[in-house]
Amino acid sequence: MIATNEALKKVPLFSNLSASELESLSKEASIREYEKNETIIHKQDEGDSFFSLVSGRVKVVLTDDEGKEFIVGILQPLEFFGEMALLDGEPRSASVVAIEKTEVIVLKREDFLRQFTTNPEMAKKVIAVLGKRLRHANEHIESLVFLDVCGRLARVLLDLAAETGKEMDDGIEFTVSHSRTELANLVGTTRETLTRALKTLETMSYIRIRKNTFVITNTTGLKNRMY
Amino acid sequence: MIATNEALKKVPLFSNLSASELESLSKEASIREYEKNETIIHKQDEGDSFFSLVSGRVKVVLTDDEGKEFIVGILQPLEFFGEMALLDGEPRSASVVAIEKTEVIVLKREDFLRQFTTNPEMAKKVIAVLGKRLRHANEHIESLVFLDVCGRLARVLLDLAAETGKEMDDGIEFTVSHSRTELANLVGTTRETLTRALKTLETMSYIRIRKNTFVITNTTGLKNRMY
DNA sequence: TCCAAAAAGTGAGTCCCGTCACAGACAAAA
DNA sequence: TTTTGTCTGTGACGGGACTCACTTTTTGGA
Repeated sequence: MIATNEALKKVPLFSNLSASELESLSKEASIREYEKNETIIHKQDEGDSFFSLVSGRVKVVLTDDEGKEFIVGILQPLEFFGEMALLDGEPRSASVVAIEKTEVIVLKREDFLRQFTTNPEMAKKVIAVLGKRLRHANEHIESLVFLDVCGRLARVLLDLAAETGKEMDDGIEFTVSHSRTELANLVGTTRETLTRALKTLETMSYIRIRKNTFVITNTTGLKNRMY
Repeated sequence: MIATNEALKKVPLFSNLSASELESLSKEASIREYEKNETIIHKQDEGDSFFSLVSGRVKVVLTDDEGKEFIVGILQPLEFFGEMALLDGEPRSASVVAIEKTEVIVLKREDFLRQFTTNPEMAKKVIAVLGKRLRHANEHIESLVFLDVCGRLARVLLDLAAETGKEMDDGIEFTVSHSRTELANLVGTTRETLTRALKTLETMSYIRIRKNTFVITNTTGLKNRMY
């Protein structure tokens, strides 16, 4: 486990803070660890904490009362979450769950908001991130309203490829670090239907699959499948 | 058509600006009028303007290439839009269309951003609004993933009732100022399916409909229909 | 008041996809 | 190796909702 001030220093959101501000902030901050599948934020919780991801990965999920889930985002180290409920006082609108062993810095509501008022630059960064998430949410809505499962899957695969894919001689190759069930939750369908959609895309020679290694062999084909 | 400075003065977003700031801002601002069904912002436009609604109403819509549309929000006077593309430089992620004769104040990118940097309070307000919209977007995603048409319709009706409904002796009464097609676009379905869903809810005695006057006679029933 | 055009309701047919049930495949533990 | 449990693939089935075609109602202009 690393020191809070070391961890805070690396977070882009806080890069405009002075050394002394960082120092005082780190005194209030604590670091928590979560195991894989442990829930960090429950939907409906009162929001009194701000989180910044140090190591590991988390998923932001919407769930219904029968345990079905939809993954709206996956966050990497240095990204933050939990800010929304702090800013408007409403209860959490989504849950956050660790998808691997994860360390987070936790700030109390007041400590976070204090920095926030004295640092206009920080406000701008928060706005930029919220804007990006809102855009992303709109894309999700678009997918769900206008596309069938294959189309949504195509979009998810292209996203994954854009993030971690490597250009090979026969296409863009990337490794999917999700189970099929999780991939289904990312697309917004069931595991069974996802399996079939993958096969459909493979039959059409848009992608090639071996275990968790995917190759997009026909990018334009996949993109057209989105509309 | 009213004067820009008068119009600006009323906008909550700008209430922290000094008189002189408002004055200089109003010199750069202009007022535009749009007829019903006129498009104010096209998705994919480059964003170089900020809009504040003076009179009328607009809808924020996602559209596919065949003209199908989904309404993600309806804005009233004093609310603003067009800020996202200004803040992160990405193209517009949704279109905005007047649903009645509408007047808007238009600010140029730089004029808006300038106020923005000198007024930390304004940043906070923008963040609050973005947060609210993100919450709303998450609720939309939830609806689309977990609910059937009747459930989504129930949610939309409850929202409309909460906004404009009046308590009557036999339930909450409200007037729907949308065509059935628009209501369908609000729910995320087709006009035909919407008709049937309305009839279903009416048969179950959750609502009563006469033309565009709806009465929710069984609120808890409707709410349960959402899950 | 009448008529044309738009909006709304209805019926039939189709298909996507969710559900259920089960069979392999794979990994970790005994 | 065997065992056990989890993950994944496959088949069959049913239902919700979209599409298309048509009728009925409403609207608003002449």
